[in-house]
Amino acid sequence: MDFKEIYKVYLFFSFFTNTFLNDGFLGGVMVDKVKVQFYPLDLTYHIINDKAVIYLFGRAVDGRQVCIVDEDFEPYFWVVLKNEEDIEEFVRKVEKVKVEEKKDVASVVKTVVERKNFIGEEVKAVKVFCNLPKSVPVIREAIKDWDFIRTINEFDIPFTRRYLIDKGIIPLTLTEAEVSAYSVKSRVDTFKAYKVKQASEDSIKEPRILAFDIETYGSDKGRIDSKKNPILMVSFYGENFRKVITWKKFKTGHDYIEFVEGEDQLIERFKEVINMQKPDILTGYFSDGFDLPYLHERAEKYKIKLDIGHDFSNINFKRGLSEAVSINGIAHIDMFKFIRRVIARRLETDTYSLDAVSKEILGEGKMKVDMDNLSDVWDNKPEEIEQFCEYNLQDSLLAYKLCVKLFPNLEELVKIVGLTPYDISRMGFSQLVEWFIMRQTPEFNEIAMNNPHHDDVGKRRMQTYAGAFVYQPKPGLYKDIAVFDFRSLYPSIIVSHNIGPDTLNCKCCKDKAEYAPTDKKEYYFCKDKKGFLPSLVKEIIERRTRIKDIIKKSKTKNLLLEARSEALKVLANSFYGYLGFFGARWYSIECARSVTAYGRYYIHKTIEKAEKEGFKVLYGDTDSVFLSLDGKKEEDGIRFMEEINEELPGVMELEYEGFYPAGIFVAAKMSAFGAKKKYALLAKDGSIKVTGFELVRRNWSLVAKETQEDVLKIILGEKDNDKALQHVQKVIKDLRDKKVSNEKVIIHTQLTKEIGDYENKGPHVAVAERMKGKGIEVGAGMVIDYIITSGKGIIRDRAKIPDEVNEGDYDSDYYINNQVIPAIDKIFEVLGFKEEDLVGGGEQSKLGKFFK
DNA sequence: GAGCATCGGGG
DNA sequence: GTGTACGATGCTC
Repeated sequence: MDFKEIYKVYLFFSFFTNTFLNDGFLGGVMVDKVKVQFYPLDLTYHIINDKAVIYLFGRAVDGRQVCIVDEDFEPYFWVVLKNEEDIEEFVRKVEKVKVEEKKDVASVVKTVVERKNFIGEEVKAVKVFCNLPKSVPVIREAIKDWDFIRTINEFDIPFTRRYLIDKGIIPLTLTEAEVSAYSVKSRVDTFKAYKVKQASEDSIKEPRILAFDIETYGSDKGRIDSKKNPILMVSFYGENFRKVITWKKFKTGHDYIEFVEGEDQLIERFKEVINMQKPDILTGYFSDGFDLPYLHERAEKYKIKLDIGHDFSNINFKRGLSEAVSINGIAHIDMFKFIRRVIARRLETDTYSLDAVSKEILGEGKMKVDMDNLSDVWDNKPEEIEQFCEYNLQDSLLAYKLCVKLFPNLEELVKIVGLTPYDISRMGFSQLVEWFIMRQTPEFNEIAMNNPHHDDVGKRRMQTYAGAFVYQPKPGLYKDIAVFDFRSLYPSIIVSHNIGPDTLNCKCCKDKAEYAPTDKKEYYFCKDKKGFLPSLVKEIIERRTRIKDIIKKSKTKNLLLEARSEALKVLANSFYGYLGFFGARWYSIECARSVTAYGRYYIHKTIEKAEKEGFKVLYGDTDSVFLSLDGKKEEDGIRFMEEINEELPGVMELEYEGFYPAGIFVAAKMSAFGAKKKYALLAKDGSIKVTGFELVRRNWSLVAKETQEDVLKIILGEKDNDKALQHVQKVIKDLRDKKVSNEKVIIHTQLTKEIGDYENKGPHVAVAERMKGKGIEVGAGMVIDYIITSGKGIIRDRAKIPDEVNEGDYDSDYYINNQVIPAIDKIFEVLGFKEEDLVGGGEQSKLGKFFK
């Protein structure tokens, strides 16, 4: 054991003197409870003396990192009985429940009876407290089949989240605790708390952000293997701090490069740097999925503990389809996850590589270095390593800048939803909505609804419903397009029509029911009592309106307010999808159906009116209408919009999105939730706005990818359809004539498991088998490159290793039909071109149908 | 057409 | 840890 274990006992007087609000002095006598104010960042709990104790970590107002230990919180769940007369008997019985498993005992500690709201009904509910958090599901399981129970709820709320909600503590927001001395093994100053509560709306000023990134050996082999390949360097970037640590020495003028003896020393230094820098936020790009798992694997090899938690705990791995890594006390934010889940909609880029994302958000990309050379340089040319250190540092710098720039957005979501930055940064919209609702349950005295059982999820998935209305555009190019949008269409419908599970088909309004315009007219919503969810949506909309007013009035740009407005908008817009999401607690397909029915109703009304007034309707989708001015002026369009708005109820509003001199519309594929948007517009400033074209994935060949890009550029930028057509014809002809180099027809596909484990063999598996036969080592994680060669038989038998394929010996038809044409067919379809036009007249053969 | 597999990000 | 992904698309059978 060569690391220092620090046991700290604090002397209060010295610590508090100039730090805290202090009402502890009474008549010159010091009482030993004092107040500490801090911004919570993260929390965990430990079992101490058979009791769950909360550890709340944060940055105190004086800049120190602190840990507040709160013993005053117990796990519980809710029970609602069929008959309220049975409560006494139930309470007597449940308080005796004990479940013994091995050494552990799960027991009921006490019960409390309270009046609560449950799906629009007032009920007497029993709050059942358990000895430990993990006892909650055990006790629930033991009693769930008891006869007098109608429902058991809130038995699966993680203990730390329950704590934040019930205590009304919002991370990153000024919190005050009454504390006294506490002695515990900790990296930060720790206190025992008596009272913990939110002190004000104040937010943490400037959290200490530290970004890191690693580079590993073996990047040229197309395989990431943390068991074999060492970490070569690790970089850090923070405010006034930059460092690259590596273990091969070379001459360098960079003072930020530090040399250590080997990979094990690198890992030790990694830990030391974090402990010394004391970040509030540790960030990386894909650090959940790459850097931290890789570090963990390498650390295990040397039996090094990655015990960087404030409580000396190891970093925690949540394994599963998506990995996540948490560090007790430090908010670990994987910028990739946050950007892809929350920011993505606002971005133009289709790929979320660090380079693409940074270029768009920061206007600065990665350093251009040929990473294929890293291993070779490392082994043979140490004098050239420096450039890779620069590259490594740049990656940390980008992650740092992304985190700083997007922190306001994360912070606002944290403050609205009320969970830790770690949790919030990993949530998708449905989760954000759900936990926002959960956070509001105490104020509305609501019992939360339950997550669906596995069987229910299956049933819910089967249920479909009519989606949005789509006015299908006629394929082609159009001039002078005015675009209108309903502002927050679905949220405004939910509020205006009081749509929620607890107002659905209520008994009180049966006689005066106003049915939602679904086909069967079977759903109506309460006219008298505001529903729980519509009340929440209304509050969100009103809050946002207030904030937008402030933004409009203020002359300076306020990033925080803009982020808050954006967060509220995103949240409101997600409620509808949440109601129809199979995994939702407050799932209600009836509500979701009603929302879309009203949506269709209003867009139909708008289209009818537009046509009546002589506009040509080009396209409409969900909440937007594209009109061709058809000789009319832009002002006429705006007047039309104002007329519509006079007729709309309540908060609903049609807005003017913009004017476009030209646009191309693409027939869209239908799905359960309506048609996908697919169009490209030319804006007044000459820029091209593309919506809905498929992502180019790595298992597309270069020839397909390049052709798609070129065609869009030519049609939209140069407005020369024939030139675009000629371009595709040339690519197809080149493929036929084998003039396209093999390099451009290579397809890359990753092996996700060992080749023996495949039941269905894709082409890459067949190739991998053949590689193995040749003595090349293959395994899970490796990316297989292959070319589909000409010949007969199924695709996988014709997939070959690129080295084995003679130049031009690829299957032209495959690349034309399965790669190039799918990449551009929809574009040409809307221009009215036919397959023959693309492939060249007369040469019809085995080509698949162009129009599908 | 059902069902299985893979994509993403990272080096 | 009182929990965990997701939505789209291509290939095989």
